Amino acid sequence: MSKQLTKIQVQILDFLISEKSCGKTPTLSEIAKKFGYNNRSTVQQHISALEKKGFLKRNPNLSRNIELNLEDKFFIPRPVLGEVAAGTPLTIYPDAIDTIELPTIAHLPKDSFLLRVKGDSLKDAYIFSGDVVIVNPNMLPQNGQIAAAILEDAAVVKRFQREDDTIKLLSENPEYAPIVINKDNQKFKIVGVVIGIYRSMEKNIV
Amino acid sequence: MSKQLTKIQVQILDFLISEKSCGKTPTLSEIAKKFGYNNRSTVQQHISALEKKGFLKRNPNLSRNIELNLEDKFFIPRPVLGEVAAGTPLTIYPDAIDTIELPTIAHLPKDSFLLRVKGDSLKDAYIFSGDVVIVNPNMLPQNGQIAAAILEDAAVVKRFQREDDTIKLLSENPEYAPIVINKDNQKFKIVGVVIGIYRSMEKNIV
DNA sequence: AAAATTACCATACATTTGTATGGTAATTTA
DNA sequence: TAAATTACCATACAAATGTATGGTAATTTT
Repeated sequence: MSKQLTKIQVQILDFLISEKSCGKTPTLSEIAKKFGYNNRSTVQQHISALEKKGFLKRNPNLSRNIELNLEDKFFIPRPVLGEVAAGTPLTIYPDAIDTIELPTIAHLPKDSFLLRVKGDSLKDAYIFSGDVVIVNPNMLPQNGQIAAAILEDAAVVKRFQREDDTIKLLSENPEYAPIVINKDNQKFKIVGVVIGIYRSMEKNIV
Repeated sequence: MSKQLTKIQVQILDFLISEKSCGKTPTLSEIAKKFGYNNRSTVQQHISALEKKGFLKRNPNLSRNIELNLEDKFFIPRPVLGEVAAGTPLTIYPDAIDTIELPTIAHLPKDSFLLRVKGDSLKDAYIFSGDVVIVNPNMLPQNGQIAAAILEDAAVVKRFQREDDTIKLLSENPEYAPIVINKDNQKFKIVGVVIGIYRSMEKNIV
C-alpha cells in the first residue's frame, strides 16, 4: 500500500487537524456527519487507512482518541489570514495565504485569527516584521490597545486612539505619521484587538 | 448553595484545567481513576456540583464534553515555572510561581514549559522583560539558538554557542559579557531550546 | 480481462460513557 | 439536636462509541 493519501483521506485528515487546532477530537459519528455519510463505518474505513499509512494512531476502545502523527512535528499548522502592514496598509486575503506552525494554540478565542506583521512601524511596541499577531474580533479596542483594522480594503495593525470625531491610528515608530480617520469614514472598519503576539524561534539560527 | 468550591472540587477543576491545557478532556471514568475512586458516579456528583456553581458546562450525552467556564476568560491559565534572567541568572522554582493566561496553548510540545523573562540582555533578539518563552526540553540547542540552561542552580536564557571545549552563552545586548562554560562543568545543564515566545497584549494599554 | 483498490452502505455486538437513583457515614450548619 | 451538606459507593439503563464483518458499485491497477 502506498503512503499516498486519497482526496477524501486528505479531507478527513485536514478536518482532524482543524478540529485538533480547536482542541477537539471528533468521534467517528461526528466525522461522518460532517462529510454527509450515512454510516460511521465509512469513516471507520478512512481512519483505518490513515492509520495504516502512519498519519494517525488510534487507542482501542477509547472515545475521541485519534492521535495525529504529523511527521513528528510538534506543531499543528494554523492558517495565517494575511500579511498586514504595521506601516503601510497591505491587502488582507479572504483565504489563508500561508500556514504557521503555532505551538498548537488550540483554543484561541472563538473566531480569532492570525496575521503576520510586515514592516517595522510597531518596533517600539516590540512587534517586529515576521511576528504573528493574534487578533480577537470579538473585542472593541480601548484607547492605547493595538488594533487590527481595515482601511480602504487593506489591513493595518496600529495602536488605537479614539478622539472626539476621529480615530487615530498611531505607529510606535516616529518615522511613520499617525493615520487620522473620520468616524463616519465608510471605508474604515475595526477588525479586532491584538491580544497577543507569537514568534517562532526555530528558524532564528544565526 | 454557595459558589465556594470544596477542596476536592478545586482538585478536580485543576485536573480538568491541566488536562485541557494538554488538549484533552477526560471522561468521568478517567477522572475517577486519577483520584482513586471506585466508581465514576462519585465524579459525576463533583462535576455536577461544579456545573451548578458555574465553573463548567456539560453537553448531554456527549463523551468528553466538559466545557470549562473560567469566568468568561478566553484563556486557560498555565503555570509559569519561574522567572529567568536574560542578564543575570535568577532562581528557577520547582513549582509554578505564577500562572500566565496563554491563549490556550493546548498542545505544547510534550513536557515543554514556560518561563517569564526578566531583564533586557536579549533585547537585540527581540525578547523583552515580561515576555514568556516556551521551552522545549526534548531538544538540544544548535549553535545560534536561544537556549534555557541551569547554571549554579539558577536559570538563564541565552543564545547558545558550542565551541571546542567550551560553551558560550551570549547576550544580544552588548552591555552583558558572554558567559563561558567549560564542557565538564558539573553545575551547568542545558534545559532546553526556546522554541517560541509569547507576549500578551491585553495589559499593554498606554 | 482479472484483480485490487476505493468509496460507500448495512448490520451486529461489546465496551465505554453519561446519567438517574438510592444508600451510608462523616462532617458541617442551622 | 435536627437538618443539610459532603464524600463516597453501588446498581441499572440508555445512548454513544468503537469495532468486526460482509456487501455493492465504480474506478484503478496489473
